[in-house]
Amino acid sequence: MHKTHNNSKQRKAVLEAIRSTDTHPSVRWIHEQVKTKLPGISLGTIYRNIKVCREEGSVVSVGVVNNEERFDGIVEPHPHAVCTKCGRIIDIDDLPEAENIHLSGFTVDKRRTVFYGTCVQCCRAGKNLLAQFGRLRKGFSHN
Amino acid sequence: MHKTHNNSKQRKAVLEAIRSTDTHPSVRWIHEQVKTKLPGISLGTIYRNIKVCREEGSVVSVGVVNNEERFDGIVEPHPHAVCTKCGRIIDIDDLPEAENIHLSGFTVDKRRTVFYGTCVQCCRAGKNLLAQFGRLRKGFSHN
DNA sequence: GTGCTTGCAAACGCTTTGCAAGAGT
DNA sequence: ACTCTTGCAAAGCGTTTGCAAGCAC
Repeated sequence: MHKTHNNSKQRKAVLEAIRSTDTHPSVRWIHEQVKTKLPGISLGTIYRNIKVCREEGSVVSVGVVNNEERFDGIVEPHPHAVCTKCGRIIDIDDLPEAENIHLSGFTVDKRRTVFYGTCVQCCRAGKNLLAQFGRLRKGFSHN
Repeated sequence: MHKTHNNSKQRKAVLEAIRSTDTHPSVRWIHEQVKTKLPGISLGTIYRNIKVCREEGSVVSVGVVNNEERFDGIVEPHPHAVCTKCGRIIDIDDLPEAENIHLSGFTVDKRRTVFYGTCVQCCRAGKNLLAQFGRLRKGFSHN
């Protein structure tokens, strides 16, 4: 049931790289970073290890910016600020209340709140059954 | 300066399709929907018209769910709920305060707030100059 | 005619995956 | 041995784009 993991040096390096920064890095950044320590590491290995880390809960995705998924080693949910010019993602730990904050110089254009969870239809349906089905690439049809 | 738009029937149909639903449709959905009225319309045209509509401000993106960008004809920012099982995106107009809401049956797992705007570095830099540069696909490097 | 728009198909870019070889226990 | 993991390369898939033809004014 519980998969035993080898905890290869590659996996450790990936997790370490993600935890070493607060820039919410992309796969490309992580790859470049890890390559300085393990020059031979391949992109596929980065992807696969990020996936494992996410399943383990040691890494979360903070969304897609400019076509690249961005990751965080701080897994506790917290607000972020995304610069629409350069793509920087900044942690916002002490959530300000006004719309027009200027947190450390960050000027807010718009604010988006997203709740993640389970909708009525999926709540009703058998959990495991629909869960698997719904996660299939082409399976779902958001109607 | 101000581009004159033809407002082709294709463009109208795309905008109409997006406005016809509250499901925050994907390109695929929009294409299928518009094809029932304009069977010959191509995917590229859907993409190009969505782009124009976004630049005009008549359509906004509400994010990427399961690899597909999702759009909204209601351009005023408002919170959304994303079902992690089936990918549904639901409008939340009356924002509840607690974490454990059960709005119309939607059970919240986690909540994410994202601010979009301009970071210090980009604020300092000349607006137009860096703005263009920063938006380039490969140009930026979120450090 | 001029400039915006379209359909088509090819290209792009990020991500995933099949496979045979390698590592860890 | 057995299982997990890796590097490589190819494939997948959503999205973008070059181009010649079409449309609207």
